[in-house]
Amino acid sequence: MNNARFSGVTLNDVARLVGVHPSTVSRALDPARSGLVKEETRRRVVEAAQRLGYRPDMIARSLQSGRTATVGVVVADLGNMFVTPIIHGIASALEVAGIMPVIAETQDDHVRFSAILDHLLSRRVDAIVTAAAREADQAILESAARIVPVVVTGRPLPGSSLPQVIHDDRKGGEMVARHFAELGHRRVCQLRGPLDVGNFAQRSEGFSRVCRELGLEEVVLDVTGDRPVIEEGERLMRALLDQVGGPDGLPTALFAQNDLMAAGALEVLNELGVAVPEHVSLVGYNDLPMVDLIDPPLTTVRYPSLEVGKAAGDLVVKLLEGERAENVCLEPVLVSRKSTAPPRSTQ
Amino acid sequence: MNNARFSGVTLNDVARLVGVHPSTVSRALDPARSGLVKEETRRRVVEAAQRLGYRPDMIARSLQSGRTATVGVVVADLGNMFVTPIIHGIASALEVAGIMPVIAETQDDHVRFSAILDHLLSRRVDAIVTAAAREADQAILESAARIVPVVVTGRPLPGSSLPQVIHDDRKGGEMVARHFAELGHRRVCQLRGPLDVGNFAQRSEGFSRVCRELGLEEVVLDVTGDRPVIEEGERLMRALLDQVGGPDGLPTALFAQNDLMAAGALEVLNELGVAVPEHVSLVGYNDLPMVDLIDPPLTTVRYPSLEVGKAAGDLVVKLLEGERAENVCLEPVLVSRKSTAPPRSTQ
DNA sequence: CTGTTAGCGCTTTCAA
DNA sequence: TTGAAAGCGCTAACAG
Repeated sequence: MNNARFSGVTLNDVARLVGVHPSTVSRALDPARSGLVKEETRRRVVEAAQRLGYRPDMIARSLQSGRTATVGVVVADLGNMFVTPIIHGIASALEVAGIMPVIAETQDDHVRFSAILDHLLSRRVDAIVTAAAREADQAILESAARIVPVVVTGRPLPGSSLPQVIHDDRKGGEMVARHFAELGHRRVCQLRGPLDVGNFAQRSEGFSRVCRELGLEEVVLDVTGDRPVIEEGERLMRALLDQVGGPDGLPTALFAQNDLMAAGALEVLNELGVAVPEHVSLVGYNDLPMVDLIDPPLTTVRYPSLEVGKAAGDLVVKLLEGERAENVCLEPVLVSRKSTAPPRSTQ
Repeated sequence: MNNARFSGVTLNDVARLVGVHPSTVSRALDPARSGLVKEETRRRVVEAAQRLGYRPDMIARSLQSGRTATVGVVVADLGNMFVTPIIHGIASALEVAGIMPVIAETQDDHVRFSAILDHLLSRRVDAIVTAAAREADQAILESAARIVPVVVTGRPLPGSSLPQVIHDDRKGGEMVARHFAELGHRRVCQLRGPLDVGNFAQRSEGFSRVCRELGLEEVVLDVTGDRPVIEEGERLMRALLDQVGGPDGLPTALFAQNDLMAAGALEVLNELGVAVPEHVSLVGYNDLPMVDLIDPPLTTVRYPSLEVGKAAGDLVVKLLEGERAENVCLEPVLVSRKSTAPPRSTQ
């Protein structure tokens, strides 16, 4: 009477047609239990179901079983090309288990994040994967984790004991600093992303540590990017130029903490006619598609997003099957292209 | 006894604590019906709910109401940078209505597509948005549409009467041909994507029609791309070089039907030392982020994916609210950059 | 091998 | 203003 269930064929309808009890139909149609049913009945049931166009109602099944075969996937910003492959990886790992991702976007807002977690739990997702965690979100994530498994991926959450599938950002930062040192650079600088996002904090740390170790002078730009996007790269680049008094005061090598910010920085440099890599070397992070085609082809650190996503998805599936969680940390790879070269003084 | 409902606070628990009947709690907590409840009871209920950490079970609610507040979003390939903004747009439009997208990937496989539709209907999504439609999928989509609203977006489905939110690919193709003609090109060629995907078929049509109209010679490459990706662009470019007997036989202008294929073509051309745009002009389609940074900055047609997605999401919401569907068709814009120039003969 | 019964958590009549 | 009862579609436990 209330809602119009359009395709409204239920177990009862099938049962009536075949002349058996609904639970017999339920058994006959469930591969795991169809053995309990006489072969002939099973056949008749299957046939009737087919004929009526019966489609199981997973909502009803979920209510009964407590499982929805859905996993909440929380990302900060779907527009960020870095998260797409993560989602892709998660989705493909979930798919083999018959699980579908339900997606939500925090927009990097803590309050929204909290509302999203609540909403997802309300929907009774079987687990949550988040690639949106910032430092401040740790508590709400851990509290959600008391209800369903929560897997942290993409952005590390250093202090937390939640299962994590990430990438060694610290080592990535170190590699960049070493790369600069090997090319002969002595005065370098980072264009940093928001430091309450684990990736950027760790890249910073790794980079700075190696600078100290190898005696490189790190010019510290006191502003950091609010969001890891092209525009922020431009803004930081301009800020740096201000701080050092123009192109000639620039360090000889710049580490933009992601490719988008590197692209922004590059635009500003192009605009001012500052040659890359002749005047300054520039390195990005992530190895987004097509950064090998920009001019100059960007030296960057490859972030294996797809693999990270897949591993996160696999981990969730395991967790749901009751197996133990084992954190995963994938290795960065420095991809050396044409945007880095020896410093201008030695040329 | 069966499943462990971890956060297991139900309406009953709240009711018991307050000392009222569950249906009273239900009413008190539903803003739409809380007027039916004495203010004081309402307050006590809300307080108790809060204290117990009550969270409504949307699954149970869905079973009862027939609505899940989810929409199935079907895409061909999450790895394709072109679909991401569409999903983004859809998600943000759905969000204001409290609806969450459930995502599935066809991998451009008709059988998978069919299985996905079935699965989504099983989950009782309130509607389906597809950005994955190929010609062959029309029938199954229309049959799904007899059960829930189905909106076609991203990839047009020309023959269908389903509501569509798309972009004028035909006009986009025409614009490219005109652009070539205006620059003085007389001999041109398309690197085409799969023609059973509406976008590519229509771009082809538009382009060829204008060529005929303006008397341009269109070299027809008989192979088309299987998928709109970089590698296929490379393959088609090589095939074309074969067909015309090397770089010197090349038309003076090439229309790769998307940016990724353009990037692939460009790689082959670079490899052979064929200068763009001096020897051949090259145009892509979509205006992906960063194509303005490649060398040379790519002339392309802007596809407003985000807006398309948003419009599709808005349309779904309207449909679910019982309003009428109005198709949407957004306009292409030619973005002229450095990869196109007058033909080599006239320089 | 199959039917019966109960119930997942909620909303929705209908009464009181 | 609140309570009682029924039921959304399915599965699980227990009989038979």
